[in-house]
Amino acid sequence: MTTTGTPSKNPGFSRPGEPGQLGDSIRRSGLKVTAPRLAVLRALDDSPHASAERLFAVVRTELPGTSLQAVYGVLAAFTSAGLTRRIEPSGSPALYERRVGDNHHHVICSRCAAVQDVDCAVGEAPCLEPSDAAGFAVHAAEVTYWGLCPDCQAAGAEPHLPAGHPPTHP
Amino acid sequence: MTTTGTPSKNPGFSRPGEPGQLGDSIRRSGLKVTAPRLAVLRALDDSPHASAERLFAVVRTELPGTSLQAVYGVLAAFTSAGLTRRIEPSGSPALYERRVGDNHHHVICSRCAAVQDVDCAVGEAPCLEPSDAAGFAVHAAEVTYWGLCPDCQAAGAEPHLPAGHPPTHP
DNA sequence: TGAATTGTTTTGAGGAAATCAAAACAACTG
DNA sequence: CAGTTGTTTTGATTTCCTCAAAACAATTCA
Repeated sequence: MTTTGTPSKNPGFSRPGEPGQLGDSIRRSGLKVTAPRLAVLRALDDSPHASAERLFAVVRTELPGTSLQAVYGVLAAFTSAGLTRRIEPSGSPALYERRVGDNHHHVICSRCAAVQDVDCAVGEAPCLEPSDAAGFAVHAAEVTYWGLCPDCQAAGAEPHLPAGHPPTHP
Repeated sequence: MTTTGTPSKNPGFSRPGEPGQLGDSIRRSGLKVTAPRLAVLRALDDSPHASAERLFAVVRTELPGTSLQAVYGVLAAFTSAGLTRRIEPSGSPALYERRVGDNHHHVICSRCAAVQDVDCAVGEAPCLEPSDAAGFAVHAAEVTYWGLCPDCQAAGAEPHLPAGHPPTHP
């Protein structure tokens, strides 16, 4: 169960000489470059908001020896190194994304769970500055929009709020 | 341990004749009034943002026969009847609150996980109209502020962001 | 009131998501 | 190329939550 397959030139591997951009960004974060890490990062490019399980499914196709726990490990290392960001939408397993460093937000389809990035409408005081923070020293604001994605709208779907979700906005 | 207030009559029970306000609100939601439901509702008054586990701990002191699954059942019934709202902060089990019907938000202490309500700065585009919703038909916005509660500030604590949390705001 | 009906709670099992620990292993260092 | 450090595997475990069937209690109707 060594790095089987990978028929072409060295896809899952990295040498100091020929690292590739993915390998570079891993190295820059102070982490060692390994095949599972490269595979996870590559999978995240295809699925920019993916769960560990989903990434595992992708990774195992090109790196069959990889375990789910390895993917969890990779993601934990990435996330604490600032290479990925983790979001935990209600009713969903945690999702990981490569877009970090800017505080953007997310729209999630309440029917099919599709996720899209939403730029933070910063400038005024949109997502930050609660009206009254009850004495809290706020340092971050996390906004999740719930709605119907274009596809589900086209399918004539009802919002289908999970129970207990925030009420429709006035 | 027991409900300090309301020391008087008929603590865990309700009769059609003398229901009490809690019983009324349950009935108004189309649910039957039972002792576990009253106990959960009462516990929620003391702990306005509590997990099922925590509510179970409170409830069992006054109603020892109650099971954890019963509490889950009660909360599910409440939530789908609109009597409680369920929130799922990152890194925490689901919390339940009685304040429903208005779209308010929450500040959560990133150190001790204390939760406070934050009024929605509604009026205009409050928690707002995402700048670009990518074609989604948005019907709800959920905002979570992360910060240090007054107590943890006083203790001179560092924010201690869970890994992968949204970055500090510009 | 008392039996029927409906809904709720208990009991027990089970599953998804994630975490932990130790041993096997691979990547960078000199 | 051997040593050191860090990563991955393997396997078990935890947490949070859900499901199903039987026991049970609250309202309804005779």
